[in-house]
Amino acid sequence: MEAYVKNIGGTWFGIACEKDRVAASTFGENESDVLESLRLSLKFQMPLRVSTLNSFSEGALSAMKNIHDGNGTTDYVPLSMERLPTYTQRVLRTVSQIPLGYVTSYGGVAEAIGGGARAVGNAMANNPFAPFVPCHRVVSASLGLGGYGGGLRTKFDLLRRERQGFVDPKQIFVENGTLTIFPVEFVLEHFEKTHGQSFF
DNA sequence: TGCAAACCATAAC
DNA sequence: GTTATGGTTTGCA
Repeated sequence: MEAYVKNIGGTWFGIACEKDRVAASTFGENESDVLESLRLSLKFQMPLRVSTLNSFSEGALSAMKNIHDGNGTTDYVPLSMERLPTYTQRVLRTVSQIPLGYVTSYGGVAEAIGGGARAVGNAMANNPFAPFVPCHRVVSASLGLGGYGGGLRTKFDLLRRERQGFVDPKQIFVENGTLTIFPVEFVLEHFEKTHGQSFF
């Protein structure tokens, strides 16, 4: 398994690949944290060797940077999820359909595809594909932030950059069900109302 | 393997 | 604060 890492604009981005498919992705403040996180996602099942960038990895890392900056991406980056448990795959596919500028809740995902809110939280915690699978767009039903592997500050900053000025909730269709999504502004406003500037 | 218990990025009361 | 909850992981034989 090959690893590719790059610092873009002060943030380190990293992916683990098997041929031209991404098996894990992450980003963070420094290179060693990113590599460690990739190894953890892969559960050490195979050795990871850091390789020099090629055109596939350059493209994928650049797409990550765009998502990170709140611009989303129109690039299709192939993810290899087949080793993950079935339910986890379903959750990740569903979360992938939440558009830029919207969020949903753990329970909302559960209602749409079956299972429980907590099980959805489990799947999020094991998401190896941040930020391609935008688990930062899943928050608690009370509009609190919920959790985030990279830290709540990181989740909050991602959401803040994704503001689009949407005002109404809406529904999207996923698998067999319907998923209710809310403008990200709902979360940001709730955060300000309950915590102000002094949370972090 | 197989099973039970523990573990949570929850939600509803 | 308490309780119900469900997929995954872990431990142990």
